Amino acid sequence: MPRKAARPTASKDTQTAILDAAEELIQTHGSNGISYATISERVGIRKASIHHHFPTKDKLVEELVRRYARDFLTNVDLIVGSRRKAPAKLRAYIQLFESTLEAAPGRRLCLCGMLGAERENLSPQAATLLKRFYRDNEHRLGQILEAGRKEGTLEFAGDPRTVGMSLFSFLEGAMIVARADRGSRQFRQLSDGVMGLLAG
Amino acid sequence: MPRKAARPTASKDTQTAILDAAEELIQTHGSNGISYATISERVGIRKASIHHHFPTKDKLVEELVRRYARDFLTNVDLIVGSRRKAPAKLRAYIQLFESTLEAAPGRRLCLCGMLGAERENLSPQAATLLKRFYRDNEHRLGQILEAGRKEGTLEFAGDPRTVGMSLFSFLEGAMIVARADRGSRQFRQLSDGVMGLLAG
DNA sequence: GTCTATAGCGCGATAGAC
DNA sequence: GTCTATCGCGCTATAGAC
Repeated sequence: MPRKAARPTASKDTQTAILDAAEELIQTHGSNGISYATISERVGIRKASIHHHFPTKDKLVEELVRRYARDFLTNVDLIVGSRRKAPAKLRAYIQLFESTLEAAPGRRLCLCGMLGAERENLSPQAATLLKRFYRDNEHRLGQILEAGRKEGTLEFAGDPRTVGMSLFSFLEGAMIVARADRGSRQFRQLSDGVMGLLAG
Repeated sequence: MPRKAARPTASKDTQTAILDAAEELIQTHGSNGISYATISERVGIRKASIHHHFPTKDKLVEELVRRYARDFLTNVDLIVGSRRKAPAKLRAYIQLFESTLEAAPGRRLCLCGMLGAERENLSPQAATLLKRFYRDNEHRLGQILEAGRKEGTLEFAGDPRTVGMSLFSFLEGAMIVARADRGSRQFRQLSDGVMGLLAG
């Protein structure tokens, strides 16, 4: 029985370190704003070693979106499945974005908001994953909104799914606009106001 | 009296052609997604000729933001100063964004929404111009919203300027999200819904 | 699995002829 | 004002030693 782990496990940490560094760098500078050199400096390995784990930049970005979407939606599902009322769920959901903007170092955007701006330069696979992330979020927001209106804690006109799509678009846009000015303070001010519009 | 124009006038058209091409390319691919070579192909001149008009890429981007902000805000001021009621003004304002998304070729983002995502790679001057564009738009939206509430055609809770900032953020975000999916149709669906939330 | 070294190309920018 | 030519550098990606 091997003491720790024998074969393919040692690389797992390096892969994760590469993804972590790439994620933060792309959330800040965009995928067109960084290079293998940028990542390698951050991780402390050579460019060629990154190619060993992720043969092309496109594959790296695709894996990044997959991981980000999986982790993010896991958190969203925890919120959706919790026993709180709709307004509290909405606030918790919005907090996911706010904490991203506050994450050190600097002001990070949602990975998929950033990549949405760069969409025309992405691989077709990455573009598909991106669209799926948007739809998954819009769907879950629609669920929260619909339940809130039914239980009487939220008040708004129109289709919940459409309002959910609008709320999601607002959050992605607010991260970009707030980063250029007063940061997470501005983001919180705006999202509190929007919560007010939906709660009546 | 010279028949047409003697000295510094012939270049004006080339400068404009460069700015036009750069604008469309950056709205689509981002400033990190294009190069002097990309622009030169589109305009039909050589890279070196672009450097004659805009010595560095930073200066080109700065001039682009200046021109875009000037033209866009001129259109906004025409809307603000018109005799229509607030809901019609709001619709006209939103139409400015929708027509950008519809502009051929392809789906263009707001230049300043795109550059907002790339903000951390911009020159300090460009970043300042960007922030000013955001604030100018938010200010004018606040005016429209406040007037609408006073005249009784709009109904919403909270500070009009804050709601204006939120609406602006929504529009920037909706362009990005809609481009990844159903385009201007989706954008119109969402913005119509938001208009409904503000009109009661 | 990580390294050095390098291929092959595109980048922003400049020099200098016309 | 536009061109050709080129510099110096950074990029993605690969080959091959260890």
